[in-house]
Amino acid sequence: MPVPNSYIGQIFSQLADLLEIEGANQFRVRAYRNAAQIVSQWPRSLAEIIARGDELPKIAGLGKDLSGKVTEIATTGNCSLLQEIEKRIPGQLSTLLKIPGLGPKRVLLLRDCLRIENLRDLKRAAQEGKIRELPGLGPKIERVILRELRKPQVELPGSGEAPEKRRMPRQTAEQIIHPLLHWLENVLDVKRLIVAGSYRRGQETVGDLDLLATCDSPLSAADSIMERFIQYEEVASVLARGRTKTSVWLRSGIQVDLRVIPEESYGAALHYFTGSKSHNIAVRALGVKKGLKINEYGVYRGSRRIAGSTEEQVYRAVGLPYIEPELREQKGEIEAAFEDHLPSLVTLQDIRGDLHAHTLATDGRATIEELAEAALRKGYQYLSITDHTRHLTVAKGLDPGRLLEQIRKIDQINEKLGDLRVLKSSEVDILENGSLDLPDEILRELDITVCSVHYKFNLSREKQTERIIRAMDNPYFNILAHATGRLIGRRPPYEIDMERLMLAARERHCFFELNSQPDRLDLNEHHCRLAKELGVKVAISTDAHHVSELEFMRYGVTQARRGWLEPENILNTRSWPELQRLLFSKRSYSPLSRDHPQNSRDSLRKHMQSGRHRVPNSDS
DNA sequence: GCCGTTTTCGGCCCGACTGTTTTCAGTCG
Repeated sequence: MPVPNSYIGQIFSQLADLLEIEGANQFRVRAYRNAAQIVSQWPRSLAEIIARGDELPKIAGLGKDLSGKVTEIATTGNCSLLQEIEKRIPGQLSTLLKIPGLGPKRVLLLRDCLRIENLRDLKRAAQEGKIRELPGLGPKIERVILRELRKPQVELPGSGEAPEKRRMPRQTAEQIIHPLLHWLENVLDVKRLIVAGSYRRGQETVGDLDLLATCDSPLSAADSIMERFIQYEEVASVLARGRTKTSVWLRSGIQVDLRVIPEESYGAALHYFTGSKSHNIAVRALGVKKGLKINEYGVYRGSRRIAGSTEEQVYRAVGLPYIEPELREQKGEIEAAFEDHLPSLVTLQDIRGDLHAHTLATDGRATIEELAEAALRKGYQYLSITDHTRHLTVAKGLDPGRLLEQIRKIDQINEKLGDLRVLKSSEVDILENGSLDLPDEILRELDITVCSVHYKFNLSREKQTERIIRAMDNPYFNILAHATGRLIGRRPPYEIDMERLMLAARERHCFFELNSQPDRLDLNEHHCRLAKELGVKVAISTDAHHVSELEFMRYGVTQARRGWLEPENILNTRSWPELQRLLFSKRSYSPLSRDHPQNSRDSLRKHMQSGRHRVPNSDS
């Protein structure tokens, strides 16, 4: 089993922490931290590439030395540099960095003066009042340490593991942010109020919220908005209170930072507080090369401010076109901007229909008509009704007979609807042996199929991948739904070889779904980029179980944008005739298809007449 | 340790806030 990229990333992150504590060159530390992020998020398994004997791809940020360490970790599971450093300082020292207020200097001080090597030692020293006696530290930091160590996620047995910072789905964050924005609106002299940070970049989960307010210079409204902010009833504690920046902790467990900036600095501030940090560093470095200084107040040549009221101005100052927030992760967007190869990202307006929705017939809470009317109101051209199949008994999955009834009903609805076409479809279970949960005779009656894994998540990577590829061999398999099965924060993805699956899908004219449910967002952004690179088209679908969930499309579109996807890469940006042509390429590809002359069109009738199902009234 | 729109060495983003100080180091984003 090759080591996952995340494991290599963790070692780099650990190296960065320990080197920083040792007082190593800060740029060397940054290189390791940067590499940790790059490697963890790299869409393909680096260990597999090495195991195959292939060359590692050229990755910006991984030079000769770090590439060598990737190879070492991938082949041996260990890193000699880490072992060497751990002879000098204990590895667990890095866990102390997770305590707010403790950075490398103080951690080293704690070790040198009090022999503190882990969280347990730290707790004992704090309880005995020894921390406050150290130079530069005092009773306040001691209280913070004890408070943090009382939190269950920090106090870990053996104190060896880093605590996970809590992150929430965007939908949850929206429920927190909207009332807060409402509370802050209408403060006199506040011109604009906007959520920046990772939320604006469209990250799938939100760890903290960055609010930006502008007012006329010189910060006429700063005091009143800060005061209003800390009076918000959901504020549990005020972490920092300054003239231009205030941070609070909300009862919901999320940190919110509010920055107040002069209106003229809006663009520079929005750019700065949108991040990401590494993107900002790269943009500022470009500025430095041009003799410019870029901060949240503007772009400066010497002491003269030359730009900053819009983000476009900031980018123009360093010779770049505007870069969309979702791309600002320092993952090639600046290089693409230089080469004029930035993607024209898909937007909500590009979407022509939804290809995954459930009704009352199974586990949905809406009728076909209700969903269809809502889709029509959204201006869609088509909507797929994709109820579950019989294997998913907990969702009252449809057997062939009930599905045929639904097909007839959809035909009747389509006669009445006019501009919207309801597609006859199904979310077909992929069984353990890779077969589909409906006979081909039924599947061929559908306009489109969405196929998914709902059980046996714990198969080996090899078996799970084989299972899905076998399913794709079926001539009626169109879209692989929620490919990894993850539920954000609740269930990890099951093991699959995503690249192999995508290559198999391409060969078989199949597609991948980007499921827009806010706790799924499955594919993730890296999978989206991989799909684009491999030429596999993606359907952005809501998997709606209620009319209101058709609105989840926006989460899917945001995720797709983070994955650099353009309208061309998306299945449901196409009109129904265009989509039909793409689907037809699958059936005409397959030797088992009814569209091949040797396959009789009336085999459905034969199947139904075998006695297991009622025969439909007519060929639908 | 990385990298080249000053290219193989020399530079690498920038400011706010806190706590412990009495002018600033450390931390954070």
